[in-house]
Amino acid sequence: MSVPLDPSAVVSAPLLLGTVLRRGEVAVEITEVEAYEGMKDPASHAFKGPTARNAVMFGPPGRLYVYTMHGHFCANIVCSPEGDANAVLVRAGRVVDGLAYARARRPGVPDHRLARGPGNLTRALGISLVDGGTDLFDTSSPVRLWPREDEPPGISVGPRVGVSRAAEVAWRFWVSGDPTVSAYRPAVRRVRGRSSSL
DNA sequence: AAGCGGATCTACT
DNA sequence: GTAGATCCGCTTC
Repeated sequence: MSVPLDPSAVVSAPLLLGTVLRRGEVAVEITEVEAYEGMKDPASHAFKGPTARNAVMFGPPGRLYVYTMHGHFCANIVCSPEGDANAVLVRAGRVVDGLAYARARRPGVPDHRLARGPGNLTRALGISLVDGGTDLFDTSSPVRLWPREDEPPGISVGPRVGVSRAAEVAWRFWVSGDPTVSAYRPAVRRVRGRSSSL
């Protein structure tokens, strides 16, 4: 069974929940993701077309797009064919191997928070800019993606975190009730009255 | 050459 | 729940 990647990030995102991202000794089972739909998505880095930074997203699928933000690294899995730029942001995961290494990289942090949040996840895995462009399905790559072994998890859906544009679309997916999922925003936007603009 | 805003995180009230 | 630290890419002067 291989890892499913659809050209559409919105389709790929929920399929990636439960798959395992490994770099070296540390492996993380993905529990939270967000979809970014390339040039047609105002919240995507690719919205304004190719640049030096987002070049990997316009390349072939199955590669890792890494960028820096506020002094942290964020990891994305490119899912669209060359020329398009759909990608899935890996927001959180549960450490399933190399626990001692992950703990050493995040001193004093409880296990369920080791890879909670995109910046924390890359830190636990040791992913940085040099891993950008890595082919996740090449057997010789330092960073790899492995298929899910368990049954498909229960999935919840909600708005993306931290985006100011296209904030209305529910393109964030996470494993229902999982404690490793980031909690910076309420899971579901509660709408009381209709005039509570963003 | 400089300013702005962002796919964040931690600590503190 | 809120504020502030912190850094880089992109736009503009």
